[in-house]
Amino acid sequence: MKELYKESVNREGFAIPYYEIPYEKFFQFGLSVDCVVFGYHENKLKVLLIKRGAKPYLGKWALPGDLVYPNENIESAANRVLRDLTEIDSLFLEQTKTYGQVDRHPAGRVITTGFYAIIDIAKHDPHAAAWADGIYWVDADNIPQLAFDHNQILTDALRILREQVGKQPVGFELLPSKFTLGELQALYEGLLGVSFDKANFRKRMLSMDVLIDCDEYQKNVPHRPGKLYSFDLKRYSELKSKGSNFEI
Amino acid sequence: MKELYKESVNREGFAIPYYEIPYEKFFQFGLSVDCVVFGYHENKLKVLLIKRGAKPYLGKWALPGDLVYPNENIESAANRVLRDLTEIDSLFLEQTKTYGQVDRHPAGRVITTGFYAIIDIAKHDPHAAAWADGIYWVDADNIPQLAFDHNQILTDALRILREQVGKQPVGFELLPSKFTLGELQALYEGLLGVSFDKANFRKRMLSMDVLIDCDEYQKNVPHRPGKLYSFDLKRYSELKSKGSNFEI
DNA sequence: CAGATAAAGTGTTCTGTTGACACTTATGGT
DNA sequence: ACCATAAGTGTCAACAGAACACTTTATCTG
Repeated sequence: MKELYKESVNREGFAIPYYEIPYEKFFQFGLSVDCVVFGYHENKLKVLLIKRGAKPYLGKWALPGDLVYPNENIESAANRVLRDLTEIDSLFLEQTKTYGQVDRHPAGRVITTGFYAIIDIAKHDPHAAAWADGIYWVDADNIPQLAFDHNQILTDALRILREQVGKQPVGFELLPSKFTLGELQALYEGLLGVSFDKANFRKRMLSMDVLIDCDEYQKNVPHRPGKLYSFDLKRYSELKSKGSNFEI
Repeated sequence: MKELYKESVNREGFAIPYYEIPYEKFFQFGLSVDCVVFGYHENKLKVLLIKRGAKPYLGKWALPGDLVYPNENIESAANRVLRDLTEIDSLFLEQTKTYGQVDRHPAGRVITTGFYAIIDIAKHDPHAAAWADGIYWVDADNIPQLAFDHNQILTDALRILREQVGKQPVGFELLPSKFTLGELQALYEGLLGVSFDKANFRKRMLSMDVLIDCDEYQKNVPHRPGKLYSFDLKRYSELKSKGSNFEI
């Protein structure tokens, strides 16, 4: 084996695989990114889907995604896809998993890296990018059949979102900068699909010491107005670096 | 943009990117896997490193890894690398992250997907595969400088291991099939770098109801022999599917 | 204006978990 | 016989979490 290996370097001395497959074949992979963009509206979690405008899976539902350019970093590509759709750079854009089944793409060997992002639906009106025929918000608990292995990618992203949402202040992205504790509670209930006791939820949130009391109240609501808070990112970072862990 | 796109399909009608870069350039990526293999010995967490036998980074420390074959799934490639080194199929081989900085490999655009595995050092004596000049167990808290971005990959894997170890019964892989609660505690302390109260640790472990009492005891130890337990994978799966969560 | 409605916001009790710690037990070594 | 070492147990106080009842403050409706 060792001997075999020593013959298996190319002319510049770089290691190449030692089976009888031409060197070039190892450099014919395509790489794409697929973004699972979560939004939140009326107590419901939504996902941004497109209608494909080209083969394969022409006209089918799919996650927004694109091939990575030869001189482009993966994260940059994911940001580009998101920016093409929403014209914003999301604060949360995290890698989920990478999918590379040999037969996942009919046009060749295409690896895809999944990302998930969270945006505030009210703030951004997404529009179809060049590579899509249409773009729609779809309920996260009612996803149609998607192209490629996108159902798997979406399912994984949803699981990862739910795992993270309790441990990182992910959710605050989905709220206006000033919000009531009731809105915050509804958000978490929507994301996690559970319900909390109001009194206990407030106590926990306020005791974590990452909310700034804005000393303002809601207006024009047909009930007692709630006090407005904002998220103290600086304080959160301080606590995080000191090792305290944020847990819902 | 839309118009531009509609011209941007190749002769079979597949979507191709719409910038002025030849189609072929999008399919010149290489894909590799890098495995962070954890082992545990004498209360210390170890990582399996190789000495590279070819350029680039000839003679430097690196993670074991290899290019993925054109007709090989990513997970299969990771399993192959591990099997080449240890002659076993690890029960735990999980994806961590994918790394694709444009300039991470001097020989071209190579994407790499990280994996982490856990094996029992006592059971498997690793040997250098064809693509390595040597293979060594190195203390996880004293890692030398590694080739490529392997230090980053290792750091991420270690963080992910520590996150998972409290939530999945990962650690049992590292112990003999029958073990004492003291050994289990030492393992978790080694992995997580903390120490637990003995009484409380036992209570928690036994209350989780995933340990089988073997009704046997240690032999030839210079102190009171501990009772032996084994991990009840079946019971664990049952509990998991019922939604109860295993937490250290 | 009176009452209904809706959600904000508070206080109290009960219970189970967690951490700290002291103690007893069993084995081999000297 | 005694020591060292680690196994294994019991208790108690403090805290965190769930459950629930209650008060407060706004708009809406007649």
